Amino acid sequence: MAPVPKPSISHRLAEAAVALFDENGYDATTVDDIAARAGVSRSTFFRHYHSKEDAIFPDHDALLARIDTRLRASAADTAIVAITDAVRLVLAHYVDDAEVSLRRYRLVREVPALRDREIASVARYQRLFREFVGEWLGDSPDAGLRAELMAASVVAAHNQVLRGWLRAGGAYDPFGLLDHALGYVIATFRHLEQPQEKGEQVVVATFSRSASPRAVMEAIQAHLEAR
Amino acid sequence: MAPVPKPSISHRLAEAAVALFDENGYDATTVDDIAARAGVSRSTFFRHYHSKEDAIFPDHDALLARIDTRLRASAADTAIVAITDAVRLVLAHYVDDAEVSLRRYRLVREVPALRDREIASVARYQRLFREFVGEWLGDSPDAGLRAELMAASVVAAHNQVLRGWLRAGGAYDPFGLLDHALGYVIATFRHLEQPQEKGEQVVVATFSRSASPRAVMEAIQAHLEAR
DNA sequence: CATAAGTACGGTACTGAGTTTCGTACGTTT
DNA sequence: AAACGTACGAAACTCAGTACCGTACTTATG
Repeated sequence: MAPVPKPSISHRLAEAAVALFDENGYDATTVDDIAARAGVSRSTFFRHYHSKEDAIFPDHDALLARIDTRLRASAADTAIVAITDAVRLVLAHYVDDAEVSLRRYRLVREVPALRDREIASVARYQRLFREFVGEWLGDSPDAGLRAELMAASVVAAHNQVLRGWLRAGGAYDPFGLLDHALGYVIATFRHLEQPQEKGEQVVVATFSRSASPRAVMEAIQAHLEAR
Repeated sequence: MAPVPKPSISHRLAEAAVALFDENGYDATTVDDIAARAGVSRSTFFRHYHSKEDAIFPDHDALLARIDTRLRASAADTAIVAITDAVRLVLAHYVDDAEVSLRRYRLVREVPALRDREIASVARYQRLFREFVGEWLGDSPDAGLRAELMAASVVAAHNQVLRGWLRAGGAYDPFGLLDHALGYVIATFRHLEQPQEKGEQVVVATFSRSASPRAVMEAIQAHLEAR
């Protein structure tokens, strides 16, 4: 039988970093400590990670690339499906290795430098969504503003669901809540889409006494935007 | 007559920092350079600003405090007025000294470290709005999610207007655009407010043939949310 | 098989941000 | 006049991040 496949240096470094951050805290851990525990030199650390913070955010670039390709592959289906899929991809990335996500969450929550970095990387996701929505809306009036709003809302919805799941210790399946939250966003922005005139008609609407205003709104929206 | 009132050391440091950043770039400017131009020692720089980046973001804390007090002072008026006022406060803070804002914008745009810091501070504003909206919505269903979405949208609307104004070199008055953008946000979220049942009634709506779907929507919303 | 080329790592030295500590000058209080 | 607090300068230190060089180990190429 083959011996235990020796893990890559990157993995050893990441594990050493997380372990030391857990034991001694982020600030009290030097890059030398991480390299020493991983059994390599300080130079090697900086060849694999460009900064001390990078050791704990290893895969943001790869995820960004996956989001980008998913969004760009939205020729056939509708844009909303592409957005929903892309957001689900992000959440799945966290849920798939929950232990790592949870440990990182605890760390990020209490180290300001890591929190700021997390926020900055979230902004990069938001930028991807904004560009996609912007291209989708074309040059309709207020396209830039609407793209900005929609991207911010999509990302905020995802973060709300993710943070709740993290705070609960990853105890449940968050995809239902994500769909609910995204449904909120989509319903919110649906009536901002510029509907095209398609022959004029008189609309007369009647509703039962027990219909909630929100149900009324949704019914009306469905009618108004069915072309 | 009194001699020219000598500026405070903080001001001298900030001006020296901006000037040197403009001349030689951010990375090529050391804290020693800044302190030397301001005529003080390196120690004094770090007594006035906790980091090199701080020299260019001097007043975020003060503005945050003003936003907070404005939001908390919303007992009499409605929450939407408070939010609008608070956002206007932020925009005014940039517009009031346009030269500083423009110079900082050019710098922040091309220095990654500064961009990340800007994003992180924006997140602190968003947190204020989120907490306010959360308290406002109380424990209605999905209050947390709706607060997150609304705060993100409000901040995104402000940033969209501000960035457009900065890109244009501060050539116009952006408050009209801000009101328009905030109107978008408010209209977007109005039909998410949980309307309370106030006696049931039958609604019958008729509209002229020429009414645009959006006009129809707005009229319906006005009726649904008039209590 | 031998040599050249490419790659991955270790070691050293350096820059610069940020912290800590100590000394000192100046103004204020009692 | 003595005690005190405050603000600054100076120096030493830690550590992240970069640049450079030397060396082993592998892989193509003659």
